[in-house]
This record gives sequence, C-alpha cells and structure tokens, in this order.
Amino acid sequence: MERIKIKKLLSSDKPIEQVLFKGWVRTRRDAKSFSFIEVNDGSCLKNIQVIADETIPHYTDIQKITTGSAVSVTGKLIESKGKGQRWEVAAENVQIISIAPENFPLQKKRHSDEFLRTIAHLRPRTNKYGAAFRIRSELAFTIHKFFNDKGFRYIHTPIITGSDCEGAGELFRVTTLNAGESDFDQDFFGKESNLTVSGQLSAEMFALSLGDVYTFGPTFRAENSNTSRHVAEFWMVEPEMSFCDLSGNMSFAEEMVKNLTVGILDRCAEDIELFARFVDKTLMATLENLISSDFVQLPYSEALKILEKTTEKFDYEVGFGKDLQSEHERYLTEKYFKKPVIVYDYPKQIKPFYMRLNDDDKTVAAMDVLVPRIGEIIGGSQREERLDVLETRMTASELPVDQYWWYLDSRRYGTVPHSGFGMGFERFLMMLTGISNIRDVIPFPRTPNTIDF
RNA sequence: UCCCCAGUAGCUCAGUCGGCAGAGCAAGUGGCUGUUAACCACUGGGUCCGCGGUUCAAGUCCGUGCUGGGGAGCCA
Repeated sequence: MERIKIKKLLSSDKPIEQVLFKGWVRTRRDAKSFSFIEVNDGSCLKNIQVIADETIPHYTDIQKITTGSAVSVTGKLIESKGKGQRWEVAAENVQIISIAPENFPLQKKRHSDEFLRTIAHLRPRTNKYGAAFRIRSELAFTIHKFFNDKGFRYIHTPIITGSDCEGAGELFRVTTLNAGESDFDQDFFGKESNLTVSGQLSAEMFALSLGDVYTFGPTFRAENSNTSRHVAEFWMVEPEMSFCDLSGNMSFAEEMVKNLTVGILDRCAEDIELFARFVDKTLMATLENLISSDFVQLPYSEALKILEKTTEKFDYEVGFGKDLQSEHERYLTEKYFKKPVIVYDYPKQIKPFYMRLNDDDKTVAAMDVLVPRIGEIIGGSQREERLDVLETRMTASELPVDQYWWYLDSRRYGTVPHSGFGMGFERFLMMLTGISNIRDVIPFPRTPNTIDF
C-alpha cells in the first residue's frame, strides 16, 4: 500500500477503506479500551487523530508511545465520532518506527521562542515553526512563479566574489591560506576573495543582455549587528530591469509585494491563520491593508518636511544629508500614512556610487520601501548608466576603478537606463507571519557568536 | 559596538525586608474518561548562570564575566 500524506487524508471528501500514513506523535491520550494518538507528518498544520483499540496487535506497546515518537499506521479513514475533527483513522495496525525517550525536549505545551532557538534542529516539529517553514518554502516558489510569469530570467550570480565591489558593509573572507598567512598571491584565487554581499553588479550585466532578470540566493554580511532584523547569512531577491526608470522600479516593487502577499494568503491560508490567531492579532488587517492600498511615493525632501512638522519626539534630528533613522521610517509608515511608503530621491552622499545622479546634482534615484513594523523591506535604485558620471562618482567614493573594468564596460557598450532593487526574503517572511525576530524565520540562523547547528 | 532588562526543577515562572527552595505543566505510578494543551491522586526531580566579595546568614546586596532578550547603529 502506498503512503498517503496527512494533508490529503484530512481533505478527503469520503471515507477510505484502507490507508497507510506515517508521522510523528504529537500527543497520546488513553481511554478505557483504546488510545487516541495524534499524528503529524509535516504536510500540514493539523494532526490526524488515530483510534487505537485494545484489540489491535501490540496494544501494550502502543500505550508506551510518547510524544515525538515515529509511527506507521494502517486503518480506515472514518468520520469522527467525537467533536473537534471531521476525520479520524480507526487503526488496524500501529507500527512503532522509533520511540522518543522521556527527555524529548518538545512538550505538549507552549514553549518560548528563545528556548526553541536553542533546539533549532527540533523546532520545525512544532506547530508554529512547521507553519513558518512551510510558508517560507511556498514564498520561495511564489517568487519564482511571479518572475517567471513576468518573463524574467533567473540568474545564478556568484557566491564568492573577487573584490569589495558592492561596498555594502563588512565582508566574510574566503581563503585557503592558514592562519597567519596573508599573501593573497598564494591564495586559492590568487587574490583576495569574499562571500557576496549582493548579486546586483552581476545581475546588471545580465539585465543588459537578457532584459529582465532576477537573482534569489544567499547573501552574507559580517556586520556585528545584534538586532531582531539582522542575520549574517540571509536570502535576498534582486530583480534588475533594462529600459526601466525609478518610477517603473517603484511600481514594480509595489506590484511584487502585493502579488507575493496575495499568493501566500491563497496558498498558505491555514498556516497564516495560526499566526493571525496566536502571534499577531492584527496580522490579517495589516496584510489586507497592504494588498488594497496604493503605496505612498514620497520624495525624501517631502519626508523631511513631514518629520520636521510633526509634534512626535525623535531621538535623532532630521535634516538634508542625514539618513532617515528607524524611528523616522516607522513614524512615516506606521503613524503618518499607516500603509507602505516608498521614499525616493535620497541625498547622494548617503547612497552608493551606482545609483543614478539626478539633475539637481544633489540627489540620486534611490528608493526604499518601508512597511509597518518591519521598516525597510526593499532598497533599490535606478542605476547610473552614464559612463562619465559613474566614473566620477566611483572616484569620489575612493573605489579602485580599475577593478570595475567589466562593470564599466557595460556603460561603454550599448548602455541603457536600468533599475533594480533588493528585497530581504526573511524580512518579507516576518511581514507575512508577524514573527518579530528574524532568527525565527530562517532554519538555522547565523548571528555574531552563534553558528550552532 | 552602545544603552536597558533578565538568568531559580525538563519547560513556563513565583520567591516579600537578607533567615528551611516553591507552583503549574512535563516525567513516573495508580485511577477515571470518545478524549482532544484531557482530567483526579500520589511520587521523584535543584551547581538558584560562573567567579569573587559584604554578612552570623546571600536565590535575594555589591563587583566581574558569560549567556539570552529588547532598543540603537549598520542594512535587506
């Protein structure tokens, strides 16, 4: 007999004479002449209830089954005689695959996220984390589907890079040298190399050949960040589009955020419901608001005016040339507009060299998408396509221009306006689930001083 | 890296003014029951985060280190 997933069993529209399924026991309760066993196989949030009557083989062994044990069950799928579930399985045979001893850490009660983080290898067996990682998987699929439907090509940009290209923070060194050796000529690549902080520069080359492209892969930052929104290894989605200006970039970001949210609400309704009930009571209202409202498009200079006018007290003052602080961003998106806000045209001195210089010579065509509770979820820009302007800005930023010869080539040969952005995959998951710590939406989080599992 | 808070049973937490180490859940035993975070009774379970100090006496006060959390910066 073929094994059936519990998700399929529970969605059956009629009884089934013979079924076989396997999974892990969440709880067992003894009645007078039989035992209730709840089994979960990870295919969905819900467990299936098994009725193991005392007349079935090995009943005394079945009574020793503990939470966490693995079982294989055959029997009949019947309508439940009890309340609380439509279907249950009248077992004909319950085979114990393995018994979890009494020190199994997950108990039939609520555990704290902090505790579960210390057993990250077991936490996907809980309702909440099982749901979170099913949603994570579905979101990845939905992203690929969205881009594929839009005619974008998926580009695998390098994980190991040869220079401090992106200039976005501290890098993780990649080397085969031994400790104490620092002669990069003798290193594996013959020069200094690091883990990537962004696939953007590579993606630009492919946007300028395949048209619309995206990358979706791991990204590494060696920043000593200790917050609920930062990890050293995370995943980023980076679309890059030729013949697209900042306005098109912003519209596209909004369309993508909405499309992915709608997709997950549709594909993961049951799992999202868990978060709406137990993690964030305002989740559904927040997501409905996100889908139905037009995102605000707000020039940086206008954002400053709003922040200067308000009576809200801030720890940091605002002013042209100063980047918006978290408190400013949160005020704009959570209190002032109460919906997602795209701030654009930032002062050039606080943004990287590759962002296109505006005609005012003071701002660049940058844009950040801010959402309530999370803050910045997307950062992007129209790219500087003019060779002379780009070189000037690189020199001003004291970058080793010669190392970027290949990047500059794209501006020498058939350069065109193009735009793109990076979206934090984990931050998007936080927004979708209401989970407040980024360490809880990635299977095995990497943070300063922590590389367990 | 900076600021703030916390660390007590397997888990969640209480512990008053410095004076015998506690509860619920979990585990074990027994009972009851179409139960559903089942229920009832009993039993076992402690390096009070580590180190140092003050004191007749420290879970409690002081110093220090470690770990975790919240906030900030950096950013996605």
